[in-house]
Amino acid sequence: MATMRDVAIRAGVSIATVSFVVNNTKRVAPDTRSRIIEAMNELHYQRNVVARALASHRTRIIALLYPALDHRAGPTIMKFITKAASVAQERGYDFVLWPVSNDAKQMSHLLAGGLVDGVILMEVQINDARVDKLVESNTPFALIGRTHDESLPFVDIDFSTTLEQALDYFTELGHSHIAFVSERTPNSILDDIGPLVRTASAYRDGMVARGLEQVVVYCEGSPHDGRQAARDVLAADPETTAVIVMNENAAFGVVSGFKHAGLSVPEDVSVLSIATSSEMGALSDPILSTMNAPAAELGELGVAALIDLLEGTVEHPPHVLLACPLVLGESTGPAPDSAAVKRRST
Amino acid sequence: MATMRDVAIRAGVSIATVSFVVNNTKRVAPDTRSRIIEAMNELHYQRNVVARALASHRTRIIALLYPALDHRAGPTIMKFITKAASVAQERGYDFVLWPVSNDAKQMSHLLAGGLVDGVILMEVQINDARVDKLVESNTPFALIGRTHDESLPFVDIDFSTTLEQALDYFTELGHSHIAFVSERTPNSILDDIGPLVRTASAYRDGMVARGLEQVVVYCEGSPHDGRQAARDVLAADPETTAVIVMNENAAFGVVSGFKHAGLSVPEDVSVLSIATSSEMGALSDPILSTMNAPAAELGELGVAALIDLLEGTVEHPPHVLLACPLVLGESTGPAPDSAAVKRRST
DNA sequence: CTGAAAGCGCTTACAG
DNA sequence: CTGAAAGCGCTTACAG
Repeated sequence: MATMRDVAIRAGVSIATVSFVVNNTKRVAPDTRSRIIEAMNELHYQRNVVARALASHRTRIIALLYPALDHRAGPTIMKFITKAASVAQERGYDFVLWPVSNDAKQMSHLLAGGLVDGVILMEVQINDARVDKLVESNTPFALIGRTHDESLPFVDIDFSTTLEQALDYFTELGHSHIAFVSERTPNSILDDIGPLVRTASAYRDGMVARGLEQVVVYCEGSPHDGRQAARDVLAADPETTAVIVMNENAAFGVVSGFKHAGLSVPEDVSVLSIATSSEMGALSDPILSTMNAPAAELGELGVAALIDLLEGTVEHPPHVLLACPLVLGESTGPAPDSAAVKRRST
Repeated sequence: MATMRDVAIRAGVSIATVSFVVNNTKRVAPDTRSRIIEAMNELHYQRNVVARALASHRTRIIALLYPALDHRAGPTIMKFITKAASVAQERGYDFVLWPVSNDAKQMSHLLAGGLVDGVILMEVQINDARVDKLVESNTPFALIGRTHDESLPFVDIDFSTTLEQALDYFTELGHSHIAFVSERTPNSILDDIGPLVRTASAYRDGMVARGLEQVVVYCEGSPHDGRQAARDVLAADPETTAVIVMNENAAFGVVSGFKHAGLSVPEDVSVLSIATSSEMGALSDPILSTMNAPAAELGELGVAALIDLLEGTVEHPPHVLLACPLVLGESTGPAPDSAAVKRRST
């Protein structure tokens, strides 16, 4: 590997001057510059990013702390990553994913090394030890999601509005028995998963505001448990005609569960999966109507926020909320005739 | 941030000695060592990995070139990543994912910087420009998948055996009309996607060996196209009773397609999705029988191979093939009565 | 068992 | 517009 020194010698200049043209950081006489560029090409010079990082106190790498260990995956997160990576690249940063568990300790180890200039945190919890560590260690970061402290900069899904729009959609179609199926919060005392807490409370508020009766069923986030959830919904209210599901895996089971109970979707019951993607919805039969997480937008805004922070060009750290747009599939439709629904319960 | 120099001063030793205890790289007198450790704790010393990398010519980082830009995701790859990361950590390496397109040029840029000691490449194609670049640039690497040059070290799924076992499974259940649905190779001239090429040819060979008639249908890798594939299968052979699907997304559509054609799964037609995961299979109704990609094993072996290579402890670079174990779901069963099947075609 | 010193390949005031 | 030089925080022969 040729070094800057090799280039300097070949071009007959100092390494400082080479550095100036490599980084485009100072005015250099045109012919000097072209001699240097020629030398660089001849030697296939590539700057050593490690040395640059050490000298400049910046690595120009940002990391997404990637909770792969929780086995979250799917098209939604891929879109997020894709967009985040391309935005980072446009702004001159490398973007890496760091597969870590949601564990503050492991994270600290990684950050301490000075390998990255800043991090993007996702799956943020309402009380999140990682965020505390980040603040305390003075590491620049951007949050996809919010903690209880909403004064920190964040970019998040607007779960309240999303759920409100789901309710609007169903009530306008004539539904009045609308159930809510959500992934159970792992720790019922702490209620730490923001998206679950926020959607559930938006559902409750929205139903109260509409004078409708609430039916909330919690289940694990798997298709198998979704099937049980469908049975639970029918047990709680046999006249249910619409279900909002807050877990893309459970949604599949909810549809199956209704079918196995002898109901058809959407003729007897409509199912709407929220905070997911059309790609996931398409795996179901009937294809699910979905409210899609704005993954690309979150990726773009998150990376932009972090880089703004790093470069000190930020005026107001962002507090952005984006709702999930509704994309119709085959799993929702008008409320069935109420007499027929009543008959169901007998 | 405290540096090694700070620690050395506080402990009253040279920075060389501090380095020896930090890296456990040389014998140090017990009380000197404990003085140093105490100083490190008091100062919350964390080694600067960038400086270490520059001085030692090793970053102790390995990267997975992650084709996120192709929007591949899913539980399979998550398991791969999880296992790979933990194996790397056990052996003292950091493991990062580098979201890149399948593009040799972008890859070179990343490698040239000297940020990683070696890389793991996945979604390897039969003719893969990235592999050529890697060889040419002398970058240590491990392959998940194979190129045409099987003398390079690799870890891959044994597609031939997997398909052979799928055929065995079906013939033992009494099926004789077994179709194969595969994702189309994007470039039909080059036929560059190893898994698709290898499974297809194993299917052909296996059917010939059994004296059975081949039905091969290609489609895009989406549920929608899978539905069409089901129709195509029935058009090609109305007496089909079993289908092997080589694309986990299309498999959902194949099931739907049969159902929409008035056939039930598995009573009329069995569907087996290969090179996927049970988690994906569980999203379907009926739950798919699957042959599961050995993701964790691939992750473990791939990382181990790379680190062995980096540390020069390798005897024989690996050439490992692992078959996909069969996990029964609800979508396969014995061949239906042949008279009934015949009636179907009229 | 410990230390002085060179060196990794850059960046960046500073001087000219 | 260009260069000499210090410095980033480590590692690693080498000497003692």
